[in-house]
Order: sequence, then C-alpha cells, then structure tokens
Amino acid sequence: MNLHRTHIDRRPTPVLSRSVEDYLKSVYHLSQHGGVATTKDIAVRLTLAAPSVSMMLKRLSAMGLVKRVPYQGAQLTREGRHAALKTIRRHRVLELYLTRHLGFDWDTVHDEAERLEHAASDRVIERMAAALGNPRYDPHGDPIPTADGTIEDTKLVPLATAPVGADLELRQVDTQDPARLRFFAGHGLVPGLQLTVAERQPFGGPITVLFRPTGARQVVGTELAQVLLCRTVAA
Amino acid sequence: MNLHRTHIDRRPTPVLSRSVEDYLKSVYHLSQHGGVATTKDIAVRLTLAAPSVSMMLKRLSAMGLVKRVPYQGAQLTREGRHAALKTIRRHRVLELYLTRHLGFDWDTVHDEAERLEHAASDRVIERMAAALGNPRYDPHGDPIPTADGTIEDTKLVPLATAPVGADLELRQVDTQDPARLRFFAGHGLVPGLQLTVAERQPFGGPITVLFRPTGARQVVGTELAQVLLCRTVAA
DNA sequence: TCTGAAAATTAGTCTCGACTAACATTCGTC
DNA sequence: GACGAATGTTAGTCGAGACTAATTTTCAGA
Repeated sequence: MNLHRTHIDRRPTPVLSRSVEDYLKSVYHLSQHGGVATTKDIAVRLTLAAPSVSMMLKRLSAMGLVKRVPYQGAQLTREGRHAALKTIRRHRVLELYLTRHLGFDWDTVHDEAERLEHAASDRVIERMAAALGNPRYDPHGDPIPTADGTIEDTKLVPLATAPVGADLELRQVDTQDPARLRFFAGHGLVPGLQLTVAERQPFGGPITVLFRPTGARQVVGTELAQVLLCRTVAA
Repeated sequence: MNLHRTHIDRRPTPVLSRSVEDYLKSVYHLSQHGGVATTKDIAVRLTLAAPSVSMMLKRLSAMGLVKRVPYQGAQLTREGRHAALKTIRRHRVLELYLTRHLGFDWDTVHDEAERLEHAASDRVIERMAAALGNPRYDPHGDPIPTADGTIEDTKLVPLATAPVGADLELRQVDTQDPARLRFFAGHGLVPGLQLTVAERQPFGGPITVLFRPTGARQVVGTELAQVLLCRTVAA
C-alpha cells in the first residue's frame, strides 16, 4: 500500500516530434499488409540514409512505439499504431478539407497535408471533420481513421487483377503522383465510379472498362490499373 | 563582361526554420514603434534564456535578416522585415479563418495559429484569405499585412489615454490573454464598437464609456483600457 | 555448404538550437 | 567620475536527428 507514490502517471500526450510521426506513418504503411517494415524500405520512403533509420528505430523501440527485431524489421506496438493512426487521420481530414473547402485539386493536397498534419491540433482537425460531415474517406478513397483510432479495413482488388465481366466500384486511387492523379481525374477515374471490365488483352496488356450506367469506354494500361483499387458489386 | 558566371542567384525562398520565424516576429513586434529589440525582451517573449537569443541574433545578422549592435539590440533589415510580415500575415489570416470558418472563439485562436503559421504554405494562406474576402484585419483588429509585404500603420490611442468627451471607434484589442479576451467579448468590447468617453476617475481610476448608439454604460479599469486601442472619429 | 551481395548496424561526426556558468558591458545613481 | 545592478556575450555542453565510413549479419544461389 504505497501511500506516498502518487500513481498519477497519466502521460499528458507525449507530443511526438515531426520526425517520429513520419517514421510511425512509414512503419504503419509498410507493415500494413501483415509484414514488417525494413530499415531499407523506411529509408527509401523518407529519403533518409539507412543508419538514420536504424538509430531511430532503436529510439522508437525504447519509447515503446515499435517492436523491433534487429536485422529483421519493425512493427508498431499498440501504442505506436494508435499514434500513427492519429497522424493519418489528421493527414486525410486535411486532404479532404483542402479539396472541399479551399478549392485544391486532389493531386496537390498531399504535400500540403504532409506539412500541416504535424502542426494542426486535434481540435482543429475535429472542427474540420465536423465541417465535412465526419467523412469516412479522403479524396483518394483512403479510409479516414476515427478520432478514437480505428480504421476500416478495406478488401479491395486492383483493377489490374479483376476478371473480365466483373462489375466493380472504384473505391481508392493508390498513388500520390500528381501526373497520374491528373490523368485519372481527367478521365473520370475517381472513387465512386461504377464500372464493368469489358476486355483484357493478354500478356499484361491494357484493360478496357465500361462506365456504368453511361457505357462509356475507357482503356487503362496495366501499370495504372494496378493502383485503381476496386470493390466488386452485386451485378 | 563575365560571360561564364551565370548570375542566377535567385534565392529560391530560403525557407526559414520555425525558430527563425519566431525570432523575426519578436524583433518585429518589439522594434515596431521605432526602437530596437533587446536580447532580454526577446528572451522574455519567447521564454528562452538570454544567451540563446544572443547566439541567434548573431546568426540572423550573418543571414542578413537583422542589423545588430552588440550590447544594444537588433532591428530587422528590409529582408528580415519582409520575412516577418509574411509570417505575421500567415498568423493573422489563420486566426481569422479559424474564427470565421471553423467556429473558434477569438480567445483560443492565437495558440492554434502560432503552430500553423509555420506549416501552412502561402498557397493555403492565399486560399483562406480569398475565402475570407481578402480581409484587412484579424479578429483582434490587428491589420493583416498584404501578400506582398506591406502593412497598414495604424495610429491608435489606448482608451486609457483618451480625453473625456471623445468619440471613438474601438479598433484593436491588444492582448492574447484568453481570460481578458473573454471578458471583452462578454461585454461587447470588440473591434468596430463605437463609443464615447463619458467619465474618467482621477488618480488612474476607471473610465466610463457609453456605447453608441445604444447609450449603454460600461466601466473599464485602467489596466484593461490600456489594451483597447481606439481611433477618434468625427463627432 | 560456401560465398558474395544486399541489408543492417555501429562508430564517429555534424548542425541546429537550446541550456548553464562565467565573464563583459552599460547605465543610472550617488 | 565610480560603483553596482541589470543586461549582454562568450565558452562549453547537450540532445535530436541527420550524415559517411566501416563492420556485421542475412540470405540466395552456386
């Protein structure tokens, strides 16, 4: 019955540095589909030298934000994952706010959001989310984590692998490249689009899709079809 | 006729650090009314130790952003002033945007803006300014510098020093203290208010003002009257 | 099973921007 | 004009977060 030690160890939101938030986001994205994030991949994603990443992973591990196996890679702890999702929520709410309320195009919002996500307080983000009607998806169709840190896990298939005849809804455009995004937007390939796979050329050839209900034809090369993530819909 | 050295030394917006921007803002505010900014005053404003400020002023001087006389103080160069005004513009546009479009009260926006001003790009700020109708004043009545770096110089008098009988317009509320700001807002003392000085108690006593056109009475203590900056209007 | 390339880590250094302790200067007051 | 308090600067240090060079580990293929 230790009466003297007050156990008021309520961590007052540790306030993670910009760098730490960026690392956590990278680990999240790289280990999202069940794997571990490697030093190399994080380094490439953040354009840093590998030793910098190695060092930081050790620090994050000491902070309890990642679980790390030397020479193997890292995964987020529960706490790290929570922090990563908060940053990702900020990013995606900002992206949507910038497009909907400040007239930005979807191909330019990523970089803006990338800087603002580290400076905007939760209060600002929640106001923006409210102004947007508590949206579930950002402009690219990525799900927005909730304020309490849960995220929808979407089972989507790349258009590139969908079978001929499938009725699909384009849900997510998985690239940040402005040129590609402009191309997609210019051809109506945005989240929400209903389409049917009409034809697929062999040997990795292009895919022809029909827009529903208009029936407009559109040919998409394999590389691009890889980042168009779709959900199959009842026919 | 040096044909080989291409004089394309267009500094590509040097990108000042968060710290540098904060120092420049402090120097601006402290030397605004014709003086120089002293090490001590900057240190107090930014809650830093004096030697940190001393060091930074040397760096800023080397960067050509301030002109410094050792043991005396510092003033902004033209370039430093320009940078400071850009930061101040970002801050004030953000403050107004947060109040007008995201429902924040004027006593809470300062801290939010303080962080966002270093992360928001000029593109974001200009979109916000446009959404606000290119406003000239922030919620506290401070003039917003233009995008090209000019600022209105307002000649205002504190309510505390206005003579009895003067017809005034409250233009600017020169405090960031949330408690004081809430008090002012709660009593209708916000920029734009028309008032007349009805009475002044001697020996630094309180001032009684009448709101025009309603004629409502309000007593204001000297300390508060000091931060209520007014413009005299034709009677 | 051995080997060599790729990847990861350790060691040592750098810059920025903060700090404390110690020393220097300024300036109001006598 | 001298003195002492307030203020400013120098010197030395620290931590975060980056880097390069050197070393270690892993792992795919011969």
